Amino acid sequence: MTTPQRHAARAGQLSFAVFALARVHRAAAAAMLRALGLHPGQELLLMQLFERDGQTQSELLDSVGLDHSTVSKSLRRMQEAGLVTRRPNEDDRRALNVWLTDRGQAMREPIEAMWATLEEMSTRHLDEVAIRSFIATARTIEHSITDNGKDG
Amino acid sequence: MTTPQRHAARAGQLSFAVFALARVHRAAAAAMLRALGLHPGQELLLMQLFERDGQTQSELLDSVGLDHSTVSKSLRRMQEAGLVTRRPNEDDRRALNVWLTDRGQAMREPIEAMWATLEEMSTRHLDEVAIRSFIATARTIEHSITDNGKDG
DNA sequence: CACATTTACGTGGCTGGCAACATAAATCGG
DNA sequence: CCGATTTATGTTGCCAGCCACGTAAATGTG
Repeated sequence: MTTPQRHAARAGQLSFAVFALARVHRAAAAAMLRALGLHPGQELLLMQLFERDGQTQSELLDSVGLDHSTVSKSLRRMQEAGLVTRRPNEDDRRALNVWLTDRGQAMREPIEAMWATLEEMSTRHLDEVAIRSFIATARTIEHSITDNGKDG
Repeated sequence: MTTPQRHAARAGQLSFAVFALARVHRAAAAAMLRALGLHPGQELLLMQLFERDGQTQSELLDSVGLDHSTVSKSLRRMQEAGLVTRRPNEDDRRALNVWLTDRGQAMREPIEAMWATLEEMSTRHLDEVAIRSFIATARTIEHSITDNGKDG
Protein backbone atom coordinates (compact mmCIF):
# COMPACT_ATOMS: atom_id res chain seq x y z
CA MET A 1 0.00 0.00 0.00
CA THR A 2 2.89 2.36 0.65
CA THR A 3 4.58 2.86 -2.66
CA PRO A 4 8.28 3.67 -2.90
CA GLN A 5 7.29 7.19 -3.87
CA ARG A 6 5.26 7.70 -0.72
CA HIS A 7 7.79 10.07 0.78
CA ALA A 8 9.22 11.41 -2.43
CA ALA A 9 5.79 12.74 -3.28
CA ARG A 10 6.46 15.51 -0.81
CA ALA A 11 8.69 16.99 -3.51
CA GLY A 12 11.89 16.85 -1.54
CA GLN A 13 10.87 19.14 1.27
CA LEU A 14 13.24 17.47 3.70
CA SER A 15 16.18 17.67 1.33
CA PHE A 16 15.44 21.31 0.68
CA ALA A 17 15.29 21.93 4.39
CA VAL A 18 18.65 20.23 4.89
CA PHE A 19 20.22 22.31 2.12
CA ALA A 20 18.80 25.58 3.40
CA LEU A 21 19.71 24.89 7.00
CA ALA A 22 23.22 23.81 6.10
CA ARG A 23 23.80 26.94 4.06
CA VAL A 24 22.65 29.32 6.78
CA HIS A 25 24.40 27.39 9.51
CA ARG A 26 27.64 27.29 7.60
CA ALA A 27 27.44 30.99 6.79
CA ALA A 28 26.99 31.85 10.45
CA ALA A 29 29.95 29.69 11.41
CA ALA A 30 32.07 31.21 8.63
CA ALA A 31 31.31 34.74 9.78
CA MET A 32 32.42 33.98 13.32
CA LEU A 33 35.47 32.04 12.19
CA ARG A 34 36.58 34.93 10.04
CA ALA A 35 36.75 37.06 13.17
CA LEU A 36 39.19 34.47 14.53
CA GLY A 37 41.27 34.43 11.37
CA LEU A 38 40.18 30.91 10.49
CA HIS A 39 38.52 29.43 7.46
CA PRO A 40 35.57 27.02 7.61
CA GLY A 41 36.71 23.50 8.30
CA GLN A 42 39.95 24.48 9.97
CA GLU A 43 38.22 24.67 13.32
CA LEU A 44 37.17 21.04 12.99
CA LEU A 45 40.77 19.94 12.49
CA LEU A 46 41.89 22.05 15.42
CA MET A 47 39.17 20.62 17.62
CA GLN A 48 40.36 17.11 16.77
CA LEU A 49 43.84 18.14 17.84
CA PHE A 50 42.51 19.67 21.05
CA GLU A 51 41.07 16.24 21.78
CA ARG A 52 44.34 14.53 21.01
CA ASP A 53 47.42 16.37 19.85
CA GLY A 54 49.94 14.80 17.52
CA GLN A 55 47.55 12.72 15.41
CA THR A 56 48.57 11.68 11.93
CA GLN A 57 46.77 13.10 8.92
CA SER A 58 45.13 9.75 8.34
CA GLU A 59 43.67 9.76 11.82
CA LEU A 60 42.46 13.31 11.36
CA LEU A 61 40.70 12.65 8.10
CA ASP A 62 39.04 9.59 9.53
CA SER A 63 37.65 11.84 12.24
CA VAL A 64 36.44 14.66 10.05
CA GLY A 65 35.45 12.49 7.11
CA LEU A 66 37.02 14.64 4.41
CA ASP A 67 39.14 13.72 1.43
CA HIS A 68 42.85 13.32 2.17
CA SER A 69 43.76 15.99 -0.36
CA THR A 70 41.47 18.47 1.36
CA VAL A 71 43.07 17.75 4.72
CA SER A 72 46.54 17.91 3.22
CA LYS A 73 45.96 21.35 1.74
CA SER A 74 44.17 22.70 4.78
CA LEU A 75 46.95 21.57 7.10
CA ARG A 76 49.58 23.07 4.85
CA ARG A 77 47.81 26.43 5.02
CA MET A 78 47.37 26.07 8.75
CA GLN A 79 51.06 25.33 9.02
CA GLU A 80 51.88 28.43 6.99
CA ALA A 81 49.58 30.36 9.33
CA GLY A 82 51.57 29.07 12.28
CA LEU A 83 48.73 27.07 13.82
CA VAL A 84 50.26 23.60 13.52
CA THR A 85 53.52 21.87 12.73
CA ARG A 86 53.99 18.56 10.95
CA ARG A 87 56.80 16.12 11.53
CA PRO A 88 57.35 12.70 9.96
CA ASN A 89 56.56 9.81 12.23
CA GLU A 90 59.70 8.01 13.38
CA ASP A 91 58.23 4.53 13.16
CA ASP A 92 56.34 5.00 9.90
CA ARG A 93 58.13 7.44 7.66
CA ARG A 94 55.10 7.76 5.38
CA ALA A 95 53.00 9.29 8.14
CA LEU A 96 53.02 12.89 9.32
CA ASN A 97 52.16 13.73 12.92
CA VAL A 98 50.39 17.05 13.33
CA TRP A 99 51.07 19.10 16.44
CA LEU A 100 49.47 22.28 17.68
CA THR A 101 51.74 25.28 18.06
CA ASP A 102 51.26 27.72 20.91
CA ARG A 103 49.26 29.81 18.52
CA GLY A 104 47.15 26.79 17.69
CA GLN A 105 46.64 25.94 21.34
CA ALA A 106 45.57 29.54 21.95
CA MET A 107 42.65 29.05 19.56
CA ARG A 108 41.02 26.53 21.85
CA GLU A 109 38.95 28.86 23.98
CA PRO A 110 37.92 31.19 21.13
CA ILE A 111 36.79 28.22 19.08
CA GLU A 112 34.88 26.69 21.96
CA ALA A 113 33.24 30.05 22.61
CA MET A 114 32.36 30.40 18.93
CA TRP A 115 30.92 26.92 18.91
CA ALA A 116 28.86 27.61 22.01
CA THR A 117 27.53 30.79 20.44
CA LEU A 118 26.61 28.96 17.26
CA GLU A 119 24.81 26.31 19.28
CA GLU A 120 22.98 28.95 21.28
CA MET A 121 21.98 30.80 18.11
CA SER A 122 20.64 27.57 16.67
CA THR A 123 18.74 26.32 19.66
CA ARG A 124 17.39 29.43 21.34
CA HIS A 125 13.85 28.82 20.10
CA LEU A 126 13.88 25.11 20.90
CA ASP A 127 13.34 23.14 24.09
CA GLU A 128 15.37 20.13 25.15
CA VAL A 129 12.87 17.66 23.74
CA ALA A 130 12.91 19.29 20.31
CA ILE A 131 16.70 19.45 20.29
CA ARG A 132 17.16 15.81 21.19
CA SER A 133 14.53 14.76 18.70
CA PHE A 134 16.14 16.79 15.92
CA ILE A 135 19.61 15.41 16.61
CA ALA A 136 18.30 11.84 16.72
CA THR A 137 16.46 12.25 13.42
CA ALA A 138 19.47 13.92 11.81
CA ARG A 139 21.62 10.94 12.74
CA THR A 140 19.00 8.52 11.45
CA ILE A 141 18.92 10.34 8.12
CA GLU A 142 22.71 10.46 7.98
CA HIS A 143 22.95 6.71 8.51
CA SER A 144 20.16 6.08 6.04
CA ILE A 145 22.13 7.84 3.36
CA THR A 146 25.50 6.41 4.34
CA ASP A 147 24.26 2.83 4.44
CA ASN A 148 22.38 3.16 1.18
CA GLY A 149 23.12 0.16 -1.00
CA LYS A 150 24.58 -1.85 1.84
CA ASP A 151 21.18 -2.99 3.03
CA GLY A 152 17.55 -2.63 2.11
CA MET B 1 17.85 28.93 36.70
CA THR B 2 18.39 28.38 33.04
CA THR B 3 21.59 30.17 32.20
CA PRO B 4 22.34 31.35 28.68
CA GLN B 5 24.78 28.45 28.43
CA ARG B 6 22.07 25.93 29.18
CA HIS B 7 22.02 24.62 25.63
CA ALA B 8 25.62 25.32 24.75
CA ALA B 9 26.64 23.03 27.57
CA ARG B 10 25.70 20.17 25.28
CA ALA B 11 28.98 20.90 23.51
CA GLY B 12 27.48 21.73 20.16
CA GLN B 13 25.86 18.41 19.46
CA LEU B 14 23.21 19.95 17.27
CA SER B 15 25.72 21.92 15.23
CA PHE B 16 27.83 18.82 14.79
CA ALA B 17 24.76 16.93 13.67
CA VAL B 18 23.94 19.63 11.14
CA PHE B 19 27.49 19.58 9.78
CA ALA B 20 27.63 15.81 9.51
CA LEU B 21 24.20 15.50 7.94
CA ALA B 22 24.90 18.27 5.44
CA ARG B 23 28.15 16.66 4.38
CA VAL B 24 26.65 13.21 3.80
CA HIS B 25 23.55 14.61 2.17
CA ARG B 26 25.57 16.81 -0.15
CA ALA B 27 27.88 13.95 -1.07
CA ALA B 28 24.94 11.75 -1.99
CA ALA B 29 23.46 14.51 -4.14
CA ALA B 30 26.82 15.18 -5.78
CA ALA B 31 27.26 11.52 -6.69
CA MET B 32 23.89 11.39 -8.42
CA LEU B 33 24.35 14.74 -10.11
CA ARG B 34 27.66 13.62 -11.55
CA ALA B 35 25.80 10.85 -13.36
CA LEU B 36 23.71 13.61 -14.95
CA GLY B 37 26.72 15.66 -15.90
CA LEU B 38 25.85 18.39 -13.40
CA HIS B 39 27.76 19.94 -10.54
CA PRO B 40 26.25 20.52 -7.08
CA GLY B 41 24.22 23.69 -6.99
CA GLN B 42 23.49 23.75 -10.70
CA GLU B 43 20.39 21.63 -10.16
CA LEU B 44 19.00 24.27 -7.79
CA LEU B 45 19.32 26.96 -10.44
CA LEU B 46 17.73 24.71 -13.04
CA MET B 47 14.87 23.89 -10.70
CA GLN B 48 14.21 27.60 -10.22
CA LEU B 49 14.05 27.94 -13.99
CA PHE B 50 11.72 24.97 -14.27
CA GLU B 51 9.41 26.86 -11.93
CA ARG B 52 9.68 30.04 -13.97
CA ASP B 53 11.82 30.32 -17.07
CA GLY B 54 13.47 33.57 -18.06
CA GLN B 55 14.23 34.92 -14.58
CA THR B 56 16.98 37.46 -14.14
CA GLN B 57 20.13 36.53 -12.25
CA SER B 58 19.03 38.76 -9.38
CA GLU B 59 15.77 36.86 -9.05
CA LEU B 60 17.61 33.57 -9.17
CA LEU B 61 20.09 34.44 -6.47
CA ASP B 62 17.31 35.72 -4.25
CA SER B 63 15.72 32.29 -4.59
CA VAL B 64 18.80 30.20 -3.97
CA GLY B 65 20.42 32.57 -1.51
CA LEU B 66 23.93 32.48 -2.94
CA ASP B 67 26.37 35.25 -3.67
CA HIS B 68 25.83 36.98 -7.02
CA SER B 69 29.36 36.12 -8.10
CA THR B 70 28.73 32.43 -7.48
CA VAL B 71 25.55 32.53 -9.53
CA SER B 72 27.24 34.51 -12.26
CA LYS B 73 30.05 32.01 -12.65
CA SER B 74 27.80 28.97 -12.36
CA LEU B 75 25.48 30.30 -15.04
CA ARG B 76 28.40 31.05 -17.31
CA ARG B 77 29.55 27.43 -17.04
CA MET B 78 26.00 26.22 -17.54
CA GLN B 79 25.78 28.41 -20.62
CA GLU B 80 29.04 26.96 -21.94
CA ALA B 81 27.57 23.51 -21.25
CA GLY B 82 24.55 24.41 -23.36
CA LEU B 83 22.03 24.25 -20.52
CA VAL B 84 20.93 27.89 -20.53
CA THR B 85 21.20 31.07 -22.54
CA ARG B 86 21.40 34.62 -21.23
CA ARG B 87 20.09 37.71 -22.96
CA PRO B 88 20.08 41.30 -21.74
CA ASN B 89 16.72 42.53 -20.60
CA GLU B 90 15.23 45.04 -23.02
CA ASP B 91 13.77 47.33 -20.39
CA ASP B 92 16.69 47.20 -17.97
CA ARG B 93 19.95 46.78 -19.81
CA ARG B 94 21.81 45.92 -16.60
CA ALA B 95 19.80 42.76 -16.09
CA LEU B 96 20.29 39.39 -17.79
CA ASN B 97 17.36 37.07 -18.34
CA VAL B 98 18.23 33.39 -18.12
CA TRP B 99 16.43 30.92 -20.35
CA LEU B 100 16.55 27.16 -20.47
CA THR B 101 17.75 25.59 -23.69
CA ASP B 102 16.21 22.36 -24.98
CA ARG B 103 19.06 20.59 -23.31
CA GLY B 104 18.30 22.38 -20.08
CA GLN B 105 14.60 21.57 -20.34
CA ALA B 106 15.52 17.94 -20.88
CA MET B 107 17.16 17.85 -17.45
CA ARG B 108 13.85 18.38 -15.70
CA GLU B 109 12.77 14.78 -15.33
CA PRO B 110 16.23 13.41 -14.47
CA ILE B 111 16.65 16.08 -11.81
CA GLU B 112 13.22 15.44 -10.36
CA ALA B 113 13.95 11.72 -10.31
CA MET B 114 17.28 12.33 -8.63
CA TRP B 115 15.63 14.57 -6.09
CA ALA B 116 12.96 11.98 -5.37
CA THR B 117 15.62 9.32 -4.90
CA LEU B 118 17.55 11.55 -2.53
CA GLU B 119 14.42 12.24 -0.55
CA GLU B 120 13.59 8.55 -0.44
CA MET B 121 17.12 7.69 0.69
CA SER B 122 16.85 10.27 3.45
CA THR B 123 13.42 9.41 4.75
CA ARG B 124 13.16 5.66 4.37
CA HIS B 125 13.63 5.03 8.08
CA LEU B 126 11.28 7.83 9.16
CA ASP B 127 7.51 8.07 9.44
CA GLU B 128 5.48 11.08 8.40
CA VAL B 129 5.39 12.52 11.90
CA ALA B 130 9.16 12.40 12.27
CA ILE B 131 9.64 13.94 8.83
CA ARG B 132 7.29 16.83 9.44
CA SER B 133 8.76 17.43 12.87
CA PHE B 134 12.29 17.44 11.50
CA ILE B 135 11.45 19.87 8.70
CA ALA B 136 9.65 22.19 11.10
CA THR B 137 12.58 22.21 13.52
CA ALA B 138 15.07 22.73 10.69
CA ARG B 139 13.15 25.81 9.58
CA THR B 140 12.96 27.11 13.12
CA ILE B 141 16.72 26.77 13.48
CA GLU B 142 17.30 28.38 10.11
CA HIS B 143 15.20 31.39 11.05
CA SER B 144 16.81 31.57 14.47
CA ILE B 145 20.21 31.94 12.84
CA THR B 146 19.05 34.24 10.06
CA ASP B 147 17.25 36.62 12.40
CA ASN B 148 20.09 36.69 14.89
CA GLY B 149 20.80 40.28 15.89
CA LYS B 150 17.52 41.56 14.51
CA ASP B 151 15.63 40.59 17.65
CA GLY B 152 16.27 39.07 21.03
C1' DC C 1 19.42 68.79 -15.56
C1' DA C 2 23.51 67.41 -12.91
C1' DC C 3 25.13 64.58 -9.30
C1' DA C 4 24.87 61.02 -5.78
C1' DT C 5 23.05 56.60 -4.77
C1' DT C 6 21.39 52.18 -5.68
C1' DT C 7 21.08 48.10 -8.46
C1' DA C 8 22.72 44.28 -11.63
C1' DC C 9 26.66 42.01 -13.09
C1' DG C 10 31.53 40.76 -13.95
C1' DT C 11 36.20 39.48 -12.36
C1' DG C 12 40.12 38.18 -9.48
C1' DG C 13 41.68 36.02 -5.53
C1' DC C 14 41.41 32.82 -2.00
C1' DT C 15 39.69 28.53 0.45
C1' DG C 16 36.93 24.16 0.80
C1' DG C 17 36.13 20.08 -1.35
C1' DC C 18 36.38 15.90 -4.47
C1' DA C 19 38.52 13.05 -8.27
C1' DA C 20 42.48 11.36 -10.42
C1' DC C 21 47.16 10.61 -10.80
C1' DA C 22 51.82 10.02 -8.68
C1' DT C 23 55.23 8.52 -5.11
C1' DA C 24 57.40 6.55 -1.22
C1' DA C 25 57.17 3.44 2.46
C1' DA C 26 55.22 -0.41 4.93
C1' DT C 27 53.28 -4.94 4.56
C1' DC C 28 51.92 -9.27 2.60
C1' DG C 29 52.86 -13.74 0.01
C1' DG C 30 55.32 -17.19 -2.01
C1' DC D 1 64.30 -12.32 0.02
C1' DC D 2 61.70 -10.29 -3.77
C1' DG D 3 57.62 -8.76 -6.14
C1' DA D 4 52.70 -7.39 -5.45
C1' DT D 5 49.61 -4.96 -2.69
C1' DT D 6 48.20 -1.69 0.60
C1' DT D 7 48.79 2.59 3.05
C1' DA D 8 50.00 7.65 3.79
C1' DT D 9 50.66 11.60 1.63
C1' DG D 10 51.40 15.06 -2.11
C1' DT D 11 49.86 17.42 -6.36
C1' DT D 12 46.97 19.01 -10.05
C1' DG D 13 42.72 20.30 -11.91
C1' DC D 14 38.16 21.60 -11.59
C1' DC D 15 33.97 23.64 -9.42
C1' DA D 16 31.37 25.86 -5.39
C1' DG D 17 31.32 29.65 -2.66
C1' DC D 18 32.46 34.20 -0.50
C1' DC D 19 34.72 38.77 -0.38
C1' DA D 20 36.44 42.83 -2.42
C1' DC D 21 36.71 45.71 -6.14
C1' DG D 22 35.11 47.66 -10.51
C1' DT D 23 31.62 49.10 -14.14
C1' DA D 24 27.45 50.28 -16.36
C1' DA D 25 22.79 51.44 -16.02
C1' DA D 26 18.72 52.83 -13.52
C1' DT D 27 16.90 55.69 -9.93
C1' DG D 28 16.63 59.31 -6.53
C1' DT D 29 17.43 64.20 -5.22
C1' DG D 30 18.02 69.08 -5.15
